[in-house]
Amino acid sequence: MARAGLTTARLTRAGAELADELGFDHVTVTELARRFDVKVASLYSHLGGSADLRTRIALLALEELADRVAAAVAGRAGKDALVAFSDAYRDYAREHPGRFDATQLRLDADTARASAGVRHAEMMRAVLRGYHLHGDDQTHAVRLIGSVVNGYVRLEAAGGFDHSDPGSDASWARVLDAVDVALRAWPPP
Amino acid sequence: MARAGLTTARLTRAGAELADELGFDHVTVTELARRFDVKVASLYSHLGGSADLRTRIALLALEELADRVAAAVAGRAGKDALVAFSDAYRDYAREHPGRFDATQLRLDADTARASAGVRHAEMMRAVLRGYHLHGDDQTHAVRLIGSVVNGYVRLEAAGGFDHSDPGSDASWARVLDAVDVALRAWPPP
DNA sequence: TGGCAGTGCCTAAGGTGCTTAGGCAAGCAG
DNA sequence: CTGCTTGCCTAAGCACCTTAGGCACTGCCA
Repeated sequence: MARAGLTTARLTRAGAELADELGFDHVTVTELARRFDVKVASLYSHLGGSADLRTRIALLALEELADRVAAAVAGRAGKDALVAFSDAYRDYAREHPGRFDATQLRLDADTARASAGVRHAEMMRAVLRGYHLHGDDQTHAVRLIGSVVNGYVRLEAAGGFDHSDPGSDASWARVLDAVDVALRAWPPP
Repeated sequence: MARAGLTTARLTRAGAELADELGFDHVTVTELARRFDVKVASLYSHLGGSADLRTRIALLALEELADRVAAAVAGRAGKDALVAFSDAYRDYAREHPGRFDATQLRLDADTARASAGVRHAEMMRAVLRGYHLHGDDQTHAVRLIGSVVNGYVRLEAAGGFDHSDPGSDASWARVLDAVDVALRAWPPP
């Protein structure tokens, strides 16, 4: 029987596509095997199993997202950088809902440390350079931005802003305006 | 054989406890049946199945959370109300991680409309009374608060702020300070 | 170019969980 | 006390996950 040419990388990429099509929690080794027209057990030479597949998809998505964000914030500062950063996030989530969902997968400490999550944190700090926040304040601000962007994008993806006026695009712009104000007028303790 | 006294309400409550103990996505009708020392099929007279159980837990959690938030914001205004509202959210999430996770379950439109989610939205608008925001601005602000609170609480629950200084409590206070600033200095379009 | 080693994919089998159909008996109503 | 409702059961079938062990294709070396 002809070999299907399975590799860990190809399976991971196909898994990511599956996630975008069906939703991250409908990604299953069974469905993946179907796509490659191969028996399920065959995947186990390339993947550690279902959980392994999911974390590989998560790591892939984190890389992709970090690349996009890096490209977006390059050469920008201040509010310009904040908006570019946030838009990159939101756009990725809308283009790749399954992959974005994957980025929220809880990774164990070691895996997280070796992941592109680290780059995400660095880039957020880079965005804050234009706001002249330092020390603990910078960390607090990083957490604010992370919360707003993740929170907004998730609520939007969950359909929370559908069917109500004004549209989500308008709110997104105004929310980022508000965050910009908060960062510029960062309150003392 | 003695009857076990199953009811939809008891099963839902037990399911919520299961969620807090094992995590919302480890809630299974099989485990629930074990807890009641009953065969799985017996649950099907009281529950529509696994998905039904989950949405019942979600609805229960939304109610509980709305009750708490209502009690917290009663008689408060302005930043005081903002902090009380947000703390109620965060405290609930920390006491009942599984239930909180359940509140993020995507409900279909009809179910959502009949759920306590509606009360949540009303209370958020009530909090904003002290900030004198109206019309679209109020909606934008509701979305900002929703994003920050949900986002922060989720990231915290996912362990995102563990093992790094300063501690999460400090950031939480400063993030709410920043939101307060943004709401008071709400930027014009 | 032929043989052989390694490896790629397979069959087989066992586990958990979800769901439906149909049966028996416990406990209440007349 | 009889009969009926209904609460829980057995049985059976489906989907997915995982491990163990086997056959044959591919590519390397003689």
